[in-house]
Amino acid sequence: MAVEPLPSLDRSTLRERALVAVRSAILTGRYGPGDHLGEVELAGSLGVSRGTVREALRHLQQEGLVVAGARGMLRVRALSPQEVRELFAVRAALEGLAISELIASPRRQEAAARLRAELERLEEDPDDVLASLEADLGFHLLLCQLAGNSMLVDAWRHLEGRMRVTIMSFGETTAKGLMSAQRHLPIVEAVERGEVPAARAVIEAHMAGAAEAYARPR
Amino acid sequence: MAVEPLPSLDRSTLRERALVAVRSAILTGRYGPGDHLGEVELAGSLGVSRGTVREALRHLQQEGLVVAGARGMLRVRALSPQEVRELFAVRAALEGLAISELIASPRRQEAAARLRAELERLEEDPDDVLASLEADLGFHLLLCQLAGNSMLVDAWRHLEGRMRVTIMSFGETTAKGLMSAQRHLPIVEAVERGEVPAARAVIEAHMAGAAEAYARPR
DNA sequence: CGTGTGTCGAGTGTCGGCAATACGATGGTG
DNA sequence: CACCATCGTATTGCCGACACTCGACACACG
Repeated sequence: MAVEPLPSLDRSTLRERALVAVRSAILTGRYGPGDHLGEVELAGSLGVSRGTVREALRHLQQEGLVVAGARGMLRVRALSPQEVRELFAVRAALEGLAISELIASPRRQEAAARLRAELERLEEDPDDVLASLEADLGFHLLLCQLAGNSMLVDAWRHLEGRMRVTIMSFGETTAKGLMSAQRHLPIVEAVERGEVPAARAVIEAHMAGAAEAYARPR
Repeated sequence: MAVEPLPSLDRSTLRERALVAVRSAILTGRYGPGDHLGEVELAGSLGVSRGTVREALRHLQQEGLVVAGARGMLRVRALSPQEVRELFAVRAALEGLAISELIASPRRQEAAARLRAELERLEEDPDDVLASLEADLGFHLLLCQLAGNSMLVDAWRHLEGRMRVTIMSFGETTAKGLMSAQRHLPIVEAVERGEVPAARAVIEAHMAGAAEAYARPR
C-alpha cells in the first residue's frame, strides 16, 4: 500500500507561469530595454495562447517593467537616470518608514537579529552577482516585512521590478561594491540602537549612494 | 463648409473603458466589499466579452481594489482597520517625501501658490462629499506631482484606489470634517515656510488623524 | 444510517480566429 | 525626381466557444 503522501501538485495557472517566465526573461537580459515584446512571438515560444501572454504582459506593464509604445505595442522599459534617482528616493521613503516602525515595535531586537542573519547571505559569494542581488533585495524586503505593514510591503514590491531591471542593466562592475554586507551593516546597527532619525539618515545615505551609482549613464 | 473643429474622438480601448466602469462601480458603492465580481455578469451588463472584463479585473486586482477568493473568484476588497492605518502610514511616508522634495525645489513658492489655489476647491461645496473627496485627493496628488518625481506619483496612485474605497465606505458624517480646507492649510503654509522637519510633521499629523477616523469600525 | 460516487450548475481558464489599424514597400504619375 | 495612392504585412483589440475545476446535491450500496 502506498503510504507516501504524494507531493501536492502545482496549482499555478498558465497565466502565472507565463508571467514569471516573461519577467525573468526580461530580468536576465534575454530582452533588453526597448525591445519589443510581441504577443504572438511570446505565445509561440511559451506554447500558450495570446490571451494568456497578454494578461502576463499587462501585469508587467502595471509593474512598470514594460511600457506601451506606438500602436499599443509593449516594450521593455528603459529608465532614465532621472527616473532611477526618483526610484531610489521613493525606496528611501518607504524603507525609512519601515525602519521607524520597526524600531517602534516591541520585537525590535528579534527583528535586528533576523536582519543580521540575512546579512550573511550577502557575504557568502560576493562574486556571484545574481546571488548578491537576491540577497540584497531580500534584506531590504525583509526590512519591510518585519515592520509588519502589509501596505508598505505591497508598495515596495510595486517598485521591485524596476529596481531589478535597473541593477541588472549594469554590468557586474558597478553592482559589486554596492551590495556588500559592509554597506548594510549600519542599517542593522541603527535598528539595534533604536534611534529613529539616525536610522533614517542611514537609509537615505544608503539609497543616495546607490542612486548615484545606477543613475550614471552606462 | 464645416469650420467647427470636430471634437477629437475617444481613442480609448474597450478594456480601458471597462476598467473605469468597473472601478467606479466599486467606488460608488454599486458593489460593496466582499461582493463577487463575476466575469460573465460584468461582461453581460457592460456588453463586452469576458476577456475584456477579465483584463480590467486583473488590473483592479493589482490596484488592490479586488482580491481573489475561493476558486479564483474575484471580490471587492475590504480593508481591515489595521490595513487602513498601514495605508495612511505609507501615504504619510510618500507625501513626506513629496513635501521635502518640493521644498528643496527652486519652484517652491510657485508650487505653494498652486496648492493654495487647489485649496479653494475644498471650500466650494463642503456638503458635497463626492466633490470634496475629489478635491482632497486632488490636492494630495498635486502635492506629489509638484515634487516632480514620477515614481512617487506612480507609487501614490498605486494606493489611490484603496484610499477611495476606504473613504467611500464611510458615510458622509465621518468624512466631512476631515476634508476641510482648514485641515489642509497647514500643509501649504509649511511648504511656504520651507522647514522640512516641520512640514513632515504636519503631513504625519494630517495622516494620523485621518487614519484614526477611518480605522474606526463602522 | 453513513459512505462513497455520479451528476449538475456555476465559474473561471485557455484557446484560436476575425477585425481593425498603422506602417512600409511598391509602383504609378505629374 | 518628388509625390501620392495602393496594397501587403505585422501586430494588437476583441470575441465566442470549449475545457476544466469546484462545490452541492442526490443516490445507490454496504
